[in-house]
Amino acid sequence: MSKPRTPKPPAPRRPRDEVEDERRFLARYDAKAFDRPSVTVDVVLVTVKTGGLATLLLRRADHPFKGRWAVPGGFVRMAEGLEGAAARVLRDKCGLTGLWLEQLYTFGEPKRDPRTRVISVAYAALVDASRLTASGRLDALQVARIEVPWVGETGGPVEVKDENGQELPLAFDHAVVIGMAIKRLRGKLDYAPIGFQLLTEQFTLLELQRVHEAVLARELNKDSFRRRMLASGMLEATGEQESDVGHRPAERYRFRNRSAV
Amino acid sequence: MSKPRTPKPPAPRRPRDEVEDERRFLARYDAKAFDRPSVTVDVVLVTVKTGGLATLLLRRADHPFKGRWAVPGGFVRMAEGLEGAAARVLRDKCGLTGLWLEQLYTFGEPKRDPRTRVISVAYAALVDASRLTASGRLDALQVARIEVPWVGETGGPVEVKDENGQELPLAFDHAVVIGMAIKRLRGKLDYAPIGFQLLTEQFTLLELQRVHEAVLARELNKDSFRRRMLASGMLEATGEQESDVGHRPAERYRFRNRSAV
DNA sequence: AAAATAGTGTCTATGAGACACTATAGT
DNA sequence: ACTATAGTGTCTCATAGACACTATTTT
Repeated sequence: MSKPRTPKPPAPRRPRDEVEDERRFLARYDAKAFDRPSVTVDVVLVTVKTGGLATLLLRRADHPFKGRWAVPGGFVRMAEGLEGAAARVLRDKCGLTGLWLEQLYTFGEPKRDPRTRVISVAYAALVDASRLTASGRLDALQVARIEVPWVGETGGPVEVKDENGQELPLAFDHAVVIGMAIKRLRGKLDYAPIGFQLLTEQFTLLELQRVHEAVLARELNKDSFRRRMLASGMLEATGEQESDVGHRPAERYRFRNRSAV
Repeated sequence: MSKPRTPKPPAPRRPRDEVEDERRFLARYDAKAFDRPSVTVDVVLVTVKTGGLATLLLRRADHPFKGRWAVPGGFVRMAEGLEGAAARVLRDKCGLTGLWLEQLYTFGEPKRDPRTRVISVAYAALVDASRLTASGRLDALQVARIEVPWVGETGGPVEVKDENGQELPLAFDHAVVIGMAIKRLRGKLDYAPIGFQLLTEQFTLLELQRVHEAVLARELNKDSFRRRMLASGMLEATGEQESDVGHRPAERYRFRNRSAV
């Protein structure tokens, strides 16, 4: 998907003088001739925390929006791809690698950044909560609870709150960016194997259901969820069971085909 | 969706000296300090032509990819939004206004344009064939038939052919860009009212079905399609009928709520 | 009358939700 | 024994596809 395949032109369509002509053109091309916007990537890192959705925020140390909270992001370097830039941001700012990344949307209103024209390509990433709580620098990092004021896939800005229920002021248009991540997540959940990204390798069906419920913000039918998941063929029983649970232990499952994501 | 709403910070969070501090910072900010990529918009204009999908292409008059076919596009200007840039491209290069536009995906591989780093935000637009055939400059414009070598929503590059079945060589990664448009179109067709965009204001149910079949590249069940469309509440009977059709004339319908798109 | 599509009614297969029931751990 | 959840079986309801049939226009 992120590897554009430009088909080689058939030989009669690209005679040698045409290629040479293009080479000369490119040698004269002045890349600085026009004003151009800055391009950033922003990564909405979503996790499930105490039954609800949460996202990783950084407190901005610098202007603009100094002191407000922002999704991790950074400028796209000239030699890296967009998804590569998103992966770098995730690695450098959050210490996370190997996460599933999906491009969400590109935000480019002229005034969304007061410095200059900034166009931001937003990505969503999913991670299970256990990998997230381990990271340090907790003063400037915050795993904030997401409150979604709309139902289904309506879309729109969301609010984020800290563990005390205090609303965190967001920088830029990040309330909309995070909202877009939620909308897309809800839309893909039914037909794409993404719930697993929010859990550790092994999980019970009820844990998976709770994750789906957290994403969709509504209760699901147990029987139907069970049947759908097992019938999908994406799950594989491990033979292991829960223990110390105070009731009949559930079997643990794993996702059959992580490569097919 | 394209209007990021940055919530106003509560008063105690933005004291006057902080605002003043930020003002001074912005005054010193040098927007030229870093190398930055160029940003373009590309618009995949899709229509239905003789039972299949087609898209508007321009023959490139200049390098790079001189002589090859490209989707209409252009550089994003500093003061315009992304969707605004796409609408401008559509107006200036194709003479079309008021079309439904949806952001598709942003392509940003470092080498996709040989001139310099170009990041391209791709949009899809839909138009009924009657509005498209009217435009002039037919030597450099081509409404090319799209051939989709994959089924369903697999995704991937497509091929485009002229009316003689001759393959048209595409510039840049536009085979992938057009493929992305088809994939999204197929995905949205079931639950979004987009089939109407490809038809004139009034249409029969069979015409609408043929459009859906062209997009999905598979036959649909007549009875089921009828029921679904009428039950959706999106259609409104006009009371008018076809004429000169050699069989029982069908009632014409119109889309009830164009504003809700 | 023939041809061709419009439009309606009904049967069936499928999948989700609802519900009842049994199973099995910890306390 | 009690509690809580795991897991199974069955019924119902909604929807899509299949099919049969009638309706209405032009040729």
